[in-house]
Amino acid sequence: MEYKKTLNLPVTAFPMKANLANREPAVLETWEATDNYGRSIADDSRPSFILHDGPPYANGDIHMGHTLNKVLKDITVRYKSMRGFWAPYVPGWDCHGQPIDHQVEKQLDGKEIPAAEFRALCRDYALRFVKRQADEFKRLGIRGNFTDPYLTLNHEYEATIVRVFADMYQKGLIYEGLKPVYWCYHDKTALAEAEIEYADEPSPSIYVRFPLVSDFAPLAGVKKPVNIVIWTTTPWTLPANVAVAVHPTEEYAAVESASEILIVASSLAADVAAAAGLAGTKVITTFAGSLLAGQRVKHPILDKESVVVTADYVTLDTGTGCVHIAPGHGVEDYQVGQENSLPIIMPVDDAGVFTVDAGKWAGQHITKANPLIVADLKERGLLVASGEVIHSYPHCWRCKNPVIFRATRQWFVSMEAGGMRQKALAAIKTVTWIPAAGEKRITAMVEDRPDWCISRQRTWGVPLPIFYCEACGEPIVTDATLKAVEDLFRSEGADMWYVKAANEIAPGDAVCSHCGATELRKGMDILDVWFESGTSHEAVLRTRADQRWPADLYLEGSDQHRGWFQLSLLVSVGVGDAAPFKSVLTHGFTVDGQGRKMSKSLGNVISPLDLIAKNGADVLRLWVASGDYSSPAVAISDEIISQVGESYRRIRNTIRFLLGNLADFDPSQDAIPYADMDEIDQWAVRRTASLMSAVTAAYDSYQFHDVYRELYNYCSVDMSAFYLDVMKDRLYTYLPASRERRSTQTALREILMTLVTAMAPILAFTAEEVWQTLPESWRVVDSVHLAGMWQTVIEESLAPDAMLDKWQRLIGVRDDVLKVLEAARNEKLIGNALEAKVELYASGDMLTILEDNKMMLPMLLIVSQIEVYDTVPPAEATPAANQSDLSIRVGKASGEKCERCWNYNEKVGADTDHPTLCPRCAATVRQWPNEGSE
RNA sequence: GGGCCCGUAGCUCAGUUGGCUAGAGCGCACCCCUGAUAAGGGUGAGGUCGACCGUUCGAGUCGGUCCGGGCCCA
Repeated sequence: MEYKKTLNLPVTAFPMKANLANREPAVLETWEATDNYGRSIADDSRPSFILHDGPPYANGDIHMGHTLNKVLKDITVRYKSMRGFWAPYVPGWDCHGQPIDHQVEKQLDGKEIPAAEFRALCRDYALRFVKRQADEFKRLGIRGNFTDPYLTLNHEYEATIVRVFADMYQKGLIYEGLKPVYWCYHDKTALAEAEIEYADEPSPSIYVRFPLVSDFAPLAGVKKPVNIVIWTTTPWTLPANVAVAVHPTEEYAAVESASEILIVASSLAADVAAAAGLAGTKVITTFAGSLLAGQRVKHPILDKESVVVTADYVTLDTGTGCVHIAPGHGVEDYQVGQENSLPIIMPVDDAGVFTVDAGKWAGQHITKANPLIVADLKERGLLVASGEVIHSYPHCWRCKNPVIFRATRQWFVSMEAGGMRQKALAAIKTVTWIPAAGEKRITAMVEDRPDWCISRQRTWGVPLPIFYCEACGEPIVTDATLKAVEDLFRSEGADMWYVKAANEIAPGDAVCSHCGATELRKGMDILDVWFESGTSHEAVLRTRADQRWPADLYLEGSDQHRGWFQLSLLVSVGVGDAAPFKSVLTHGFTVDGQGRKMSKSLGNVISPLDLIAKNGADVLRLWVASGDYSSPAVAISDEIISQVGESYRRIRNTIRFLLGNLADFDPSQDAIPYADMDEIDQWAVRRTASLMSAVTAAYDSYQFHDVYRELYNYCSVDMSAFYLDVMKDRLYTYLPASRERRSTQTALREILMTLVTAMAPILAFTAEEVWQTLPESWRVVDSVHLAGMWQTVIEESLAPDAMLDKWQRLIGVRDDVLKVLEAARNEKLIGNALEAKVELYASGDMLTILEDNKMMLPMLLIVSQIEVYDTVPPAEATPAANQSDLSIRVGKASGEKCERCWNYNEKVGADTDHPTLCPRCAATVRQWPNEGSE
């Protein structure tokens, strides 16, 4: 027992149990106190790497999606910084918009207050959540400029939005037009998607004749009148009709009855005939819908004609396959209208009352008009059939009345003016999309997208900088008015729009170019929040001293192909013809263990805050790194987290072992030059260098799960199960300052320093904790997370490849010997491998390698004795499972067990001073620094 | 319903230009150790590569259809 004192057992203050939930906050405090972020970007002469943060919405606590996104960003930025880049990270928040507007409105519970006061409440709400989310992000280990993040409600930001609007307006990219929106005629307001509630509602269901007035070739010579039949549940939209749409490739039929020819989709002909109570009809001919395109039909209400067009969205599950198109009253109708250059007729006013454009129905409320229109159609012989259906219909969330689609004046960014679409498509090609499929996706979206509607009828946002003539209603937008608004936004913020009068804001000489009047009023629309965030490259990258334009990287969820990536691109192309990013990386969405999306109703929501409290942020960060974020669905579950927790512990314990065995090592005194190290230690260093190359390549290509796998397999397979296990005897039993032990310690230190750097971008907290545990003299600076900390070694400069090959074979032999040892263990021949003697029967190449490395073999196999024979193996020997020319036999080691090193040796007891020790240990003990003189 | 993408052992991932009995680690089972100890070591059992149909001498790897899932539209 006394001999235990003459061993170099591991000593370290680095605890095995991480207790991250408690330890991490302390690390955070240190970072704050020492301005870790500030120091990481102190040297801006370094080459820059700009990751531009996509602003999350300032609402609610952070969820798994934020976690995945922000940790990926943080890993990237930390790596780039260590690698030697000037890599600032300025987090941002999207502060305006409908969700906050909605929340505040709800809290007011119907109470009306002035807009300026309302906006103050929204502002407080947004800032409260910015603070909250910032704290949560910081707790995740996200490093960045949290003292001065970018907020879309900052005055400077708001001014930039106006500047960008002005620039695009002056280039003719922005125009005012009509577009259908949800409209509540009770509250006389436009509604957002989120303000709609669906409820069942009875509606009339009518089939209406549209008499064909042009010559239709397939029916040439037919004498009876020809009518295209449509089906609708909103008779009141008929006055706004401008067209009938059919599907281009589906088959349509001309159905003959006693008095007429009806045109409907073939597959629906029987249903229509049944609804109309027609018997004995017969199909005269059929044709593709596209043949009908361009035909003219008589308008059912007004004295004019409508045209037949084709549209892919037309379905044949209900109705007639012929759809009445009123671009002012439906989104699809609107799109069909755009595609076919149809006019937008809007004969309904704010209150839901028909205007003069509705002809004889003028002055009638649309709900009252419905039955009257049906009766009128019937009277004029245009009604084929009528009934009633009950279907899900949108209602106003506030007054619960049914809403309608109604075209209103809105502002748009044109996709065609200035070649916007083509420029955007060209810009897409200049960007590196990761994964590559992103390019295809965003390209398709930009090719298809309609003009961008940028106006919203809400209060919480940045107002469109537009005045209207009080006298004639004409919009007034000039260079001078735009500049005036921009300047005032910069000095006072957008709130001033709701406080000052129009003529106080606009320059004094502003006049209406249409009628010459000077009385102005302010437009009360605000900008789409996507216009705000899409402007961030101007408001942040070009404006701030700690940023550069363009960004090297945008990194967001794949939904942003339609959102932030695309709209940033449109703004950037509008303002300056180029993409604001050099590369764009997208990740998937977090889902549960079964691959389903997380939702409250499924009850499968996992909160990062809970996980941090339970496991610590580093385990979450390791989870982010361990998965393949490019998959459309990134899974998280208790099982996955517990697995990641296991790997975390493995890495942590490997480091702890390294630290423990380096306690008495002073590199300046004790390090051994590489060339003088023992071969196995050289191997370990070389293996470590190759780990670093692999890890570096993986970080460079954003393949963080490769980093994870490399790191983990290295710790587990190469270190824990092999090198460290094998070196224990040497580390523990050799004289502390022996050349052999110092050789190994030199390698261990190299391994430790490499590991802590390689893992730092991912395991930010733990790497720092390790760093703080290191002796002062080992580190140049007080934090591992500073610029330029990354080091790589040219592997080949260390040891030749031939050496690696040799070790590869020796490890192969080791694996096969272990199998045979295990068999011996199962037969109770041995317990601990040190009780074994291994006989190796080899020939050829194998024999040479074994003979050449004979002295290392006991250490390598962790057995007491090895014999190498060039003879024919005895029958009891087992052929090596994976090696040729090798058979293995395991027997009991000869001699006695040395009390100190536990190896079996025939000469135990030879030294009378130390009768229980082997000669090697006896000699060592004799020289032991403290005990030897005993 | 449309567009893009994903689907390899219980889990996380590898599988090069299609070519030997499909790999790793974890987990699991069993064993060893008790000088990394709420640690460490070893052995082993797990897969019809989502399904089906094709192309090919040969397909996890190419093509088609379907199923399941994610994102975006409708």
